[in-house]
Amino acid sequence: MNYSKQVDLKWQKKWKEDGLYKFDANSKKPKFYALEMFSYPSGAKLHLGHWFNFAPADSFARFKKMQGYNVFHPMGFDAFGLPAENYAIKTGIHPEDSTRKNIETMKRQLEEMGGSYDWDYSVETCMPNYYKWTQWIFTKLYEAGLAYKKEAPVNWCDSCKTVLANEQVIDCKCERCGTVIERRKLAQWFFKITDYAEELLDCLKDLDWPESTKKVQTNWIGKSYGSEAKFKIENTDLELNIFSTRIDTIYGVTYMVVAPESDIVKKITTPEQKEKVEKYIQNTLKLNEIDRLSTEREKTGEFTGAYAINPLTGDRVPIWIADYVLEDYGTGQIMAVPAHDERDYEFALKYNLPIKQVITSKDGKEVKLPYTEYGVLINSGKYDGLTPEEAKDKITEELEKQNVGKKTINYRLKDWLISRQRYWGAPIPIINCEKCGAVAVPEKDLPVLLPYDVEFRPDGESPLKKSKEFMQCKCPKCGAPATREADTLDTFVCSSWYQLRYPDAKNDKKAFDRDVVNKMAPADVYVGGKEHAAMHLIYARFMTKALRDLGYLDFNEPFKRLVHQGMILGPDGNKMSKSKGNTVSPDEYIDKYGADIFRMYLMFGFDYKNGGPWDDKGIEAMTRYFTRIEKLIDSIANNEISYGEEKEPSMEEKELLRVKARTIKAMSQDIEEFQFNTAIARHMELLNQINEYLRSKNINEKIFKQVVTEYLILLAPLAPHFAEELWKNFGKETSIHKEDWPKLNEDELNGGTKQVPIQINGKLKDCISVDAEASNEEILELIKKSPKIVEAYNNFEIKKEIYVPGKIYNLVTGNKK
RNA sequence: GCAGAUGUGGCGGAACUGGUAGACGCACAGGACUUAAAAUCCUGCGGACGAAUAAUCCGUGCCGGUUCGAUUCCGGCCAUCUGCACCA
Repeated sequence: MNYSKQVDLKWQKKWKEDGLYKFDANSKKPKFYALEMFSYPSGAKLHLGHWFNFAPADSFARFKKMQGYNVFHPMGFDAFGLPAENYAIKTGIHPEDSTRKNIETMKRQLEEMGGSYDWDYSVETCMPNYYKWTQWIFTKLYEAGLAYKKEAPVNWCDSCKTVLANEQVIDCKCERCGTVIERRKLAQWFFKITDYAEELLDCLKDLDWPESTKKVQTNWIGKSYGSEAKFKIENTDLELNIFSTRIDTIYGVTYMVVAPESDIVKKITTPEQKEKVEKYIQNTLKLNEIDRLSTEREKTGEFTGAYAINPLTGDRVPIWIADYVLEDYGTGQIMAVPAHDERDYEFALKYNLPIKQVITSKDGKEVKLPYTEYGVLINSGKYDGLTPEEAKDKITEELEKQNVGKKTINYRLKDWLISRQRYWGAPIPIINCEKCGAVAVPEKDLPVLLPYDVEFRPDGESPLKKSKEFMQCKCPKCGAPATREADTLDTFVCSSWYQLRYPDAKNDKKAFDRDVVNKMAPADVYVGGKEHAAMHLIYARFMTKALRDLGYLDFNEPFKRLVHQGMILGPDGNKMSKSKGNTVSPDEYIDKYGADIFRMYLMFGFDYKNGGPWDDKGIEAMTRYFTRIEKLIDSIANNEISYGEEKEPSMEEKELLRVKARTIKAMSQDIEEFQFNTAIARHMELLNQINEYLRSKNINEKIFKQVVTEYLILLAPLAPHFAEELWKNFGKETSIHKEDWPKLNEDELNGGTKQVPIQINGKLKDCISVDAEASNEEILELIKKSPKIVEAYNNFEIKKEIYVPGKIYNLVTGNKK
């Protein structure tokens, strides 16, 4: 075989010289923005997962280009983040140095893959020319009230004296030293994503995204309808404001629960209970994470000594604190109805609290408590006999009338915590002034550069705090000495807007030009792993909407269509990981076989959307396929085929053209759907048909060469270097990648022969081959002549006859005659 | 616990809105070429009973239903994987 990595290199060089993949922003063709989730340069090299994501997606982009679109296909690097910092702590190599180096390597590898990227439109999020604009976006959100600061718990490892990211906490323990982590409260920055909860939910229905991913986002946002109700606290002018989705059970309230962290606890606790309550709160804060993670754990709580008054019944019920009530969901306060809630029931049993049933089954039968179904109300005064659905409305109306409650909607979605007590990230562009408070760094002073020379090893403080030079500054408002914010931004902030930067990646005056981004974005297709279903994809959607509302964009969603590739597992069926020792490196395969055989094998051997365990047996098969193609082209180039005289297309030619047309149709559909395995299968079938045709006596040169031409073009997006090489050998002088995708000829599709299956009682009995142009009547006539059918007609009563014209025939027989 | 996904030959995997189950390929077996091997080409290849390239039956995780016809639709299970996990 002649194809090898050398062929790849030759064409990569030529394409670069010719600027084949330069994007023409002024093209008149319709735009197509093909985007892949950019990679994180943590490891030194592209791994198999990158290849599986990028190579087929690149083939898709090439396919779109051949279909006549002006394809915009950029690539960049999500370069800030924890792994580089951890690597630095371990090895002493500065994150900036290792990241730079990794990016260079990965860029080279992406070129070796044959990626059709235009590197003039690349972004690297750790570069000042990028993070300047990440910071600028932060300041805009801050000015608009969408960024704010509040106290929030962080994961604290008391042994390492450092704050840990969630990824560094494994089983509630520090990843490095195994110490059980604690929760500590720090003032931290948030984005007000909850303002967009409703829109984020509502727009999902219009997106061409996998339903499962939409579902993940729907659950993540977690909208629920319910009511709030105020319970006065006895002997004070305070009240509890509870949220419930089952306000219909308000007559069954026997106690109240408040989240232990709530501020109100201190105000209501009676002196006799104070000691116990405080101890409980201490314990909660300490063991919070481990204990709360487990739903199995027995519920605990403590009585505050205070009582609340049920606004409808006037009942006096005790107020407890318990960690099964979460501070940040709903109002952090609940009315407990043990008869109709499993958690309340368990708690009531443990602490001997009364249980009052207010719902029973519709058929009046006794029910087992806790009864959480929708039956009918009892023991509820004038609401007895109503269904919970009716009672919810009526009771909420009553609460509203008395001004002690209302209908509300609650979301599980929490505001996005963006502060990180880390070095390797974009500094939060805030200056803290004693007089003016938190002041955003003005645009003219951006970027706030991340200092290179900083001690980033963990010792309990944000690394930037240790740089006096960095910290000391003047307040932009009043000029007084002030200090900088020492935290950096969550890397998800950097990756929430990169797709907007690509089209205008070199702009040093703005994050992006409004007209340019409105023309190019949103991305028409976005390809990446489904592990980003909740976080990244929701953050990017939020950012698009926020920037739209600030007047910088005219569209609502960043990614029109979303495709998730599957995951390639280790040969043992487990997720690849260095610790398991089951990783597979693509490099040796590329060196041995060349990029195209590897690309084609990845696409052919796995279902793109599912992935599967790695197995390289099929690579040899792909090599065989390449050899067969080369042989065909060589035999033409060497004039080894003797052609017959020109005449009307024979049956063989019609059949060849039909298979070719079917291949065009199927491959177009399959690549559009990212079903590369079947697209390649169809391509192989066409070669089988071409070889079959070559065995016939009279080869029609014109038809044959036309079919081979189209056959090669169909290969071009899938195996770009190989197809280019064959194209040259086939005698063509311009690049195959400038060719148009073959057009489907319906007449050809309907030529040749087709099979019509014949069934009796739904079971296949015969199959006849008919001229594809035959009329339905003619086909039916042929069917009726089939021996099986004749036999059935002679021997059985005929109950029914089903004929789907040109597709299938089914005869339903009755008794024997 | 809740939600979602998946389950088809020895293997990877096909099958459009219900219409020839197993495309394409791997592995395997037989044959051709060769002194021989490799490579290549041809043929076969779900299972059962057959000498059979005859006929029949069974077969898409399991049980049942709808239909002339079900991998596909419906109901109920089982298994595996992935999210979320006390969300009031």
